[in-house]
Amino acid sequence: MLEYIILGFLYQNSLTGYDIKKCIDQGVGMFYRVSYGSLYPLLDRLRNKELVTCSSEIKGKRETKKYEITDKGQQVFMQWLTEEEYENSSIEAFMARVYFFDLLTEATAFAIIQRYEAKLKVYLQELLKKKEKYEEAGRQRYYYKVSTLYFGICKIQSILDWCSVTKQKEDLNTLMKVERED
Amino acid sequence: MLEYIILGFLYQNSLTGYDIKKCIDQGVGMFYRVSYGSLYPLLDRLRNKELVTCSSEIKGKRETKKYEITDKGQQVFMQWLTEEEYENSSIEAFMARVYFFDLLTEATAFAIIQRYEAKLKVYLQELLKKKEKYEEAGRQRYYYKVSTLYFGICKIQSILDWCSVTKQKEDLNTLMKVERED
DNA sequence: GAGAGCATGTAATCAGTTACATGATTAC
DNA sequence: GTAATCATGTAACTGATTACATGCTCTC
Repeated sequence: MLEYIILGFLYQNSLTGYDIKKCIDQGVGMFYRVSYGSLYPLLDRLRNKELVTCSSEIKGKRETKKYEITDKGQQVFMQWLTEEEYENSSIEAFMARVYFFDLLTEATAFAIIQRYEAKLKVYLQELLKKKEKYEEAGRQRYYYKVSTLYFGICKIQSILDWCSVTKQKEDLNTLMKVERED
Repeated sequence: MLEYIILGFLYQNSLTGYDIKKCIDQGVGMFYRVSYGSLYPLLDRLRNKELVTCSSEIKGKRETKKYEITDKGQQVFMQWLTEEEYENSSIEAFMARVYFFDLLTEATAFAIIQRYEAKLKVYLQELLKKKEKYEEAGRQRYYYKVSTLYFGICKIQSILDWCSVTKQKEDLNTLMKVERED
């Protein structure tokens, strides 16, 4: 996962390890975190797989390493970005992919979001069924247990809203709730 | 994390490892998953720490092991459940805790949710600032990058809605969007 | 000259998965 | 009799964190 995100940031610019961490923190930090302890070994692995190259630059007394994506790396990244059977797709993993969708054609991005939306709708139905079961049983004693279920349902619904707006490249502000008092 | 969740399910009933997995899958499966490969070693560890005891029962030819929480285990669980400085609190971790809030007094549950809400509001303000920056820059080229930011904001807003409803033990159905056509 | 930020890395550890391995019991 | 489910576990591996270790460069 992180390997692909690194490739994604290298897709547009050559960066140092340090830069990459900053990009990840600021760009997809909501969905993924990295520590240097995992980043640098990962960069070595990417180099061994020939998905990136590395060139040392000496600025004054300090050596910095700039990483550049290779053609093979670009292919691997694009493959991941458009993969139909992207299985371990938690919403976080999905959003980390969407972050790079500006690199795709509109049609491709649309299709991927649509596929994800379809899967979510199935899942939402399951949750709604589960919720009904709980309500039948009329379990007032389990208020918080039920509330976590409601949370799950709301979450899916809000992702679905996001999908429908983003898919059409509508004005994202329609997602915001205006009537918010705090 | 999983250790506490296991203790939570044992808090009310003695269970086998197999049962615990079912409870986790069905109860907090939205937030956490377990495999047997992590569950059984974890149960051993809990036993070493004397947070659970284990008794073998022989049903016919099959040996089953029932796990029971100890007093110490109950204390450790309750400590976790009410901990003020619960740092690694992703929303998933938080919700996994809320799942067990029926074990708390209303006042305690209220206070914990309120604290979480306060933190989220600060975070939301940060995200809104970041969003404004993007808009100032008027980056139409980065539609999807911005859309993931909107997603983050919507997510936080929907958690805040959940907090305000749940905190007051209001009817959870008010969280549902009625005007939903699909 | 001090502190923030730039820059790279290792070692120990932790938390978890996947695949393997086995076999009993129940419901149809 | 067979398939689903009950039931427990190990071994190899993966992916990541935390703490440690070092030292330069820029800005005030």
